[in-house]
Amino acid sequence: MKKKVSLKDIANRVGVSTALVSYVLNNKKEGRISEESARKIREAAREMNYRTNQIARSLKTNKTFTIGLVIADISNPFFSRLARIIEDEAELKNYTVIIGSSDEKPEKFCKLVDTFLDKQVDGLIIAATDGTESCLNELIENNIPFVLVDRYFPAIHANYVALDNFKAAFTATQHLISIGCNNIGMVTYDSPLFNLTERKKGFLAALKENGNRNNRSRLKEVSLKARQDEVEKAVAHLLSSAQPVDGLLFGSNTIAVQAVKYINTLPLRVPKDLALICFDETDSLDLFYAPLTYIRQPLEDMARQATAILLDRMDKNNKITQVNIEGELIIRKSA
Amino acid sequence: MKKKVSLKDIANRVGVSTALVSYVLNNKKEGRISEESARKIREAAREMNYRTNQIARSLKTNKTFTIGLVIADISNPFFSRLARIIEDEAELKNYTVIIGSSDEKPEKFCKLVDTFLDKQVDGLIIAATDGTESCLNELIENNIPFVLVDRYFPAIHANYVALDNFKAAFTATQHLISIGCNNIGMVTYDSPLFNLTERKKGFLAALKENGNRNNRSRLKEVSLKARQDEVEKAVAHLLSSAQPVDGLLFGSNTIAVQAVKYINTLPLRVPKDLALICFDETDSLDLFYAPLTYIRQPLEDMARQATAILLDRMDKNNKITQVNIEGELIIRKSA
DNA sequence: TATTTTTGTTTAAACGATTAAGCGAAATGC
DNA sequence: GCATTTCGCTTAATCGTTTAAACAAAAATA
Repeated sequence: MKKKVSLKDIANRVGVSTALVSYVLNNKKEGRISEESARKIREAAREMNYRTNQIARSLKTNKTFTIGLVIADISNPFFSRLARIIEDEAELKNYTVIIGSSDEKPEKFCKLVDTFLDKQVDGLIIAATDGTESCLNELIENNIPFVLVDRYFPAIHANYVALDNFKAAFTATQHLISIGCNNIGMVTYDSPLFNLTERKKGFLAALKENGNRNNRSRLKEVSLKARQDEVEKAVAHLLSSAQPVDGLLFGSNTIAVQAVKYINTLPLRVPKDLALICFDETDSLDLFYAPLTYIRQPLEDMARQATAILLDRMDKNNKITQVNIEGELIIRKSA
Repeated sequence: MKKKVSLKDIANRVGVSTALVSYVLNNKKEGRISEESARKIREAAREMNYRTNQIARSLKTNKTFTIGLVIADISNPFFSRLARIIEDEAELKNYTVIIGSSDEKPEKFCKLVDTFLDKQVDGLIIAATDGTESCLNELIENNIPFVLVDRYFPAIHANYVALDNFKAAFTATQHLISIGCNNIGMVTYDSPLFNLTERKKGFLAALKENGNRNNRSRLKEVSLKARQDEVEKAVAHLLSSAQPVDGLLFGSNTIAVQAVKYINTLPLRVPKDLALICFDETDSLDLFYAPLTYIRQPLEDMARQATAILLDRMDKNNKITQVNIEGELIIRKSA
């Protein structure tokens, strides 16, 4: 490896101290440095192709200009889009993002957070996982700047930016009712994560408001890492009861894709026989003959706000900011 | 911020030198340290919740255990999957991945590479962009370890792992011919990127081998950042010529999704009237009534090999490894 | 002219780790 | 019993920056 050029090398070549070189290249002490020296130093730096060693700088300044982003899985389109926007947003402020996938496993989550902290990230943006409360509390205790996105815990007093999931599910369910569905079911995750329980609550509340009884039996839960067959079973069950469902709300786009794949094989027409709505946009459902009506999460907005809150928190502010964003029901052919 | 615990703090508390603390916590000088001291140091470290400052360590050891991954766009499923596998692979070896999206812009690409180098990454995994040859050559000149994935330049002598695009396109086209297509077209990117030109060449070669003339006019190119209308126009043109196409090969999954959305609105049946094949798997096409036949790129394999080659290169090896991976034609309903 | 101020620069101490070299004391060899 | 080896630990330099403080020389002021 061609040895890297350091401040010292420039200093030696020009015949000045490293301090002066540092001042010049960082534009400090403006006006107190002779044109002559400044010129010579800049010239040498360019010629020698000097690049500052951020590691050394970070050690001294205690600032890495790096943000850690912890999500469930970067290969999930929801998170990869979020990541992309955060990346762009951070770049505007000269920050780099390091990303880690927790796979919804609390141990992996904590390990990632630790790794990121060891690397001295300036702050964290976190899509939490069930069972990570203690880890988050530790962050708070150690006064480490972070913002939760998408998922948060009501018991943890921290910055967050998340969808108003209750309202979104409520609205979606009401829409199904309004278009004439009489037996509405929901397939969602079996998880105590607050954003997911809120979706269930919103669904049930909308049904209740419309005098619907016997709600529980129409709410089917699948595991967080549900594969195709588990979702199929859930849908099949809802369709084969005494009063088969004529409307379905899916708790995530992943579930929706799996469910629609299955429904597509059945002698059912959407939305005539079965109306469908899901959470999150995803163009994988655009090619279905009845593109799905969905609840759009304003990702740009969420990512932008999360980044802004984090940067704000990092450089001074100690107040907690909690943002609930409204989803938007995008009505298409399926409901 | 609760002040962080350093080696010095532990040393002071236990009453030994920082050197000894370092040796103990890193398990160096095994057997040459008294059980007594070791125990006390480890205990103190645990109690004080010590975490090593990787920045400081990196400065001294000249190793960051960080890999820079430069791709076109993390929100593109192809890359996010690749990223995920690389992340997992790297983690096994205790490396962290920092990711940047170049948006196919050479300036952004170079800026990312520079940022990563300033952060002293140990190596780079790169999906290159047209116009970045000089940047790559600089890396070579400076002897910086890197591996190209997916895209590479035949003129640049560097490690790479990529699909054999010629062969893949050739096979796909032959398949279209074998199922009876007589007028085969291709919609792909207008880009001099080697992997993309290879796809065109493979397509044309297969046609030629089967005595097909007038090939060029059936090859439509769209810009790298083509939006819906551009793809629609290309498809429309191919369908409206004197001899309309009855078979289509798409140069990427993105193009395929856009094209199929359009084709879905036409009074055409796939594959009866028009057979379709695309590059890259993508479950967004699973819900189309005729799930697309596609060329599967073995992402796991590619990511794994790229990571392995990079790590190997990083810790000693100077030989160049170039891997051409064979795609697999996954035949489904569309062709 | 003597004193103060300004200017341009250097000195040197950090940041938090790693690690070669050194150094007494205890153990061993002959 | 003296020389040597081993043991357990410390000293101190170093990585490449930043930055407060010091300091000559020049300029301004009195």
